[in-house]
Amino acid sequence: MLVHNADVADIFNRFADLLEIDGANPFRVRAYRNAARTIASLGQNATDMVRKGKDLTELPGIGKDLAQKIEEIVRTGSLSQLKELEAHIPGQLARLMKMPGLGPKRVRALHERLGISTLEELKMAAEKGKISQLRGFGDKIEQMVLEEIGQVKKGERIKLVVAEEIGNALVDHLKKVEGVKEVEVAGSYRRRKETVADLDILVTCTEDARVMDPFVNYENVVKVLSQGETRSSVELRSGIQVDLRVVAEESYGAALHYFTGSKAHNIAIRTLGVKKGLKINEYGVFRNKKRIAGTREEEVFQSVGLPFIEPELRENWGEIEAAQRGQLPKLIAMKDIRGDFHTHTKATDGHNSLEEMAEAARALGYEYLAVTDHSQKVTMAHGFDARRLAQRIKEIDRLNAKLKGIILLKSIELDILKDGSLDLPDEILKELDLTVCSVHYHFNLARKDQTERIIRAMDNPYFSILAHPTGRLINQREPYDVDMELLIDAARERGVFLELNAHPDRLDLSDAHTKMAKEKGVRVAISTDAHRTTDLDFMHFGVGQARRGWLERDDVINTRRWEDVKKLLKRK
DNA sequence: GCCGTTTTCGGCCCGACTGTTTTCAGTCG
Repeated sequence: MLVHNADVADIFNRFADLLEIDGANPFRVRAYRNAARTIASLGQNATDMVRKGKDLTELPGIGKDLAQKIEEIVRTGSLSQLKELEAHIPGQLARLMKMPGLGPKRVRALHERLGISTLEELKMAAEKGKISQLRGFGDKIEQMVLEEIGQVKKGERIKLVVAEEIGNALVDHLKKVEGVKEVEVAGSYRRRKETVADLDILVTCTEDARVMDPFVNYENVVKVLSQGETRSSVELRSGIQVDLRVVAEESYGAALHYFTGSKAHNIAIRTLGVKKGLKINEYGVFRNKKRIAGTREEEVFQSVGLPFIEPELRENWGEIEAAQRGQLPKLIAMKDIRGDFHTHTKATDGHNSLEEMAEAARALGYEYLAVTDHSQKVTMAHGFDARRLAQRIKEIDRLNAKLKGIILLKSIELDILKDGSLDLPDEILKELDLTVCSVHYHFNLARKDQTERIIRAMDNPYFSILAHPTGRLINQREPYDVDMELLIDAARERGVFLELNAHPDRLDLSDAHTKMAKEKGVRVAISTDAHRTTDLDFMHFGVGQARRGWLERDDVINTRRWEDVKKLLKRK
């Protein structure tokens, strides 16, 4: 049985929910939630780690007890203690906590005093007006239950590209408000997480500025969830929640740090503060009620003896320890990018010509562009056979003679067939500058077969870059089952590269796998998979993801001049 | 349940807003 990390995390979260309703020590509850987050964002499969005999207690927040529980879940697919707990607390109660306004205490009261354990029973009680009778409840909560019961939020996170569009429009709106100075979207958006749950916007303004009214009256607001002097929350038409915080200018840095998160990072920083006798909150850094810092974000880090930590690193994944050792990575930036290795034209499923793509790349300041139209296996996209590829090579030669300031590279996106062979013969591949190779069919092979298939493809001497290594589409298609650790090892042994696909629907490698590739010494190509000229702008999403994976300029091959990339592409 | 240069017990981040209250608990981020 293969237990996925998401399953382990789910069991821990359910256990934490029920413990909370049971009134357990809140820190114990937190330990389970922390563990769930750690496991969910792990680069490797927990099942594999157990099988390979790795010490799980080395993971942050995992001690002896939780390590044993993970092993039990991996072995049996379930957790006996969860079943025991469910014997006296109905598991369905956890779902009630998804209702706004209902937390563990109120859910417990509903269960103990009205015998409610399901959403259906909750609905019936609300309809009969029983809920508002309970001490600690009232009409508002009963009303909210009736309104929300049909639509318990799915809680789907939105893609970064959508958040960017919504956030930019809202920032423009707020910047027009009189007296407003700084407006910044913080939260997981600023950390460039691949999806975000909500938007956190931070504003500084003059004392007499009225920001909350224009915010809650923004044209796309469908619901005001709360409104106060310094904080308000709204829901937009798109379903996303936006929180606005207004802070004084002197608190801007502390607030920016606080609202950028992650929560785990903030807790770790504040704990460091406590050890130094400091209190850190969104208003500043305090020693004995005296405010000693907080105007700039750097000051927060300084106060606990650390250098500035880039937002993308703030996940408590080791960045604080790295900062303490003076070993923070110098993260790659957009300006380091010199080209794009994965793009398409209208010759297959793209929308622009070769020349238009080249011009667009040059306009971005790139030095080279690899146009990688599909190969014959992908019939849907009119993939190239050897004859058309030979024509394409000549066409590129002609264009390169004409083009100035940009080099078009001869390339193709090859299909990795079920048996691990590539779908065009070596005789034509040897004429190319590089290849990107990808899986488009047979997504549901067994883990071992999928892994071996891809490694076999890497054995081909003309294999250069493994494109979108897991095939996942965010919120749409799960990754195919593959042992990424083995793939990364295989890539290093063969001197090939992994793509970090920058398309915002893919962002494949994940942040954790990107970090793993770096730790194992495998270099990455950040590529957009552009199907039209404007898609070349996706590069910044890829760079964001690369930064989350701790990549520096030298870890990324398309930060190099083409002459230097060529040397790297030579197989060992 | 985790964790450790105030260590193996006793801590564990911090504040805003809401609803239900007469001073605060619960929820949320």
